[in-house]
Amino acid sequence: MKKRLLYPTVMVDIAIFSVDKGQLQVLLVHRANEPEKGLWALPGGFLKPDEDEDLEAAARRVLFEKIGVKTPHLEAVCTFSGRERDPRGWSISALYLALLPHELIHAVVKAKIDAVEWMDARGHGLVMAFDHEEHLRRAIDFLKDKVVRHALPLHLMPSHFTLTALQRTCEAILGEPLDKSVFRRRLKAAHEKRLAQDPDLVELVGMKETGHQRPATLYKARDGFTF
Amino acid sequence: MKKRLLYPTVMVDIAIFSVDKGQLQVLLVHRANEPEKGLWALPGGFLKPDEDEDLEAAARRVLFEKIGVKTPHLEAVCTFSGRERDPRGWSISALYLALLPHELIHAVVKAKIDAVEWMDARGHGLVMAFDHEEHLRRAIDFLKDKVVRHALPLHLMPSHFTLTALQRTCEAILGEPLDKSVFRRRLKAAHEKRLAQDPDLVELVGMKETGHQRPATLYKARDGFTF
DNA sequence: TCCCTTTAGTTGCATAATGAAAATATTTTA
DNA sequence: TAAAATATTTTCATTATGCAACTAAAGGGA
Repeated sequence: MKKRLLYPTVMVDIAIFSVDKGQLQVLLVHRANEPEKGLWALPGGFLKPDEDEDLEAAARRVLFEKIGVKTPHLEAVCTFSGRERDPRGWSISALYLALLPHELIHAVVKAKIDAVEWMDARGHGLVMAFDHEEHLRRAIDFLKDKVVRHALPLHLMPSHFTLTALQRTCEAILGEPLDKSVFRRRLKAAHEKRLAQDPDLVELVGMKETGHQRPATLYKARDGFTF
Repeated sequence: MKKRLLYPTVMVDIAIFSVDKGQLQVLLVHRANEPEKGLWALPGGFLKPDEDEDLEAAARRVLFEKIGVKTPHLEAVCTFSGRERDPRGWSISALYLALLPHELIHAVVKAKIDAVEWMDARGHGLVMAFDHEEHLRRAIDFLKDKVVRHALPLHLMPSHFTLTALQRTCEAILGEPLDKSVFRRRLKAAHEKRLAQDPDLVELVGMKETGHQRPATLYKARDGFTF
């Protein structure tokens, strides 16, 4: 007779992205233990109800334990569930999206047991553990969707950035080139709309870049300017 | 000393919508038992891992047990979690969106214990149990979002419907009037785009309505035409 | 110094989408 | 037969889009 299940296993998995050299990168963990030993997976861990206030807190804890990063930005994507998705039995996985600013790409701690590696978020061509290929696909879609809706991926940018750099980051996320003039027109329009509503909490024009050719204007996001 | 928690309680809650008399309606349950006795809540229930294949199956089961409806359309919205959201302790609630076609509005079974009622999804002015006010808000946003992205709420329509009726349903979801000509132009454009891709799986023009004034053309969704 | 190259940022223009209102079309009812 | 009601299309001024060309501001080499 089948064992009667009372509780599912609950875990969080995190798709943490960065953009480097015009490519969208995701951090993957090489699994050193069973199950799915030897495959690459999104960093994840089990919920600890006595430690974690909620699932987002669990994601934050796991991220810190695994790669030593206190993420500035974390967002729920969706959850996966079922009897078959993990060989250990009925489980729920809450998937979170994390964004790492460009400055911190090299700050991720190599875990003791598992190898951790930045990979091209699209064509890395790896077979992934569990249902993590679908996790990754959903996380990328989620991120693309935000950019399509004109949400700026500020959490991926350094604190001061040029409009061209911002455009390159959007392009890396969308996987396709954008038109310069359209990009800037839309930014200006959105900026003016915000200014009309709240004349304070908007991006701030900054100084000039020190550069090789014509220097670009540097921008920074105002405190409280959300993604 | 605090009891050490190993597992959270896992439940599903369902925001099931219909549109009647130009208003977006949601089905609420009047709680007859503690906790939150006497308050109105979204229909919900506990996950049964030995019965349910996954969370969506749990939602389907709960929906059938509580109101006797086998929903044609069910979709995950998001999940809520934490130590405090349910007075019984650490819990996870997976929120599902369900859509009931207009014909079945009156087919919902009145549960034995709990009173079940269609309420105006917006201004019903009720204090709801647990964090269900936020659940409802998120479910409405999710639904609005689909319509804004030009997904047709076909699952709320009867099998044959006029374009005006479809527009009224969209308006009920969005909570604002739409322009007649824009609505139809966009439908036509989307239809032609689909026709170009797959000349079969598209809506089908039907016969004429038998009506009071000028009869409107009746449309029906082709099999396999998804929301 | 004077071009040339490179990247930043703007402008012009043909085409398409939008929103509001007016014009037509097809019924039933008075 | 005219009026009322609803369906469906058209018109048109305004705005957004995509693309390409243009101007601007540096550095570097002759």
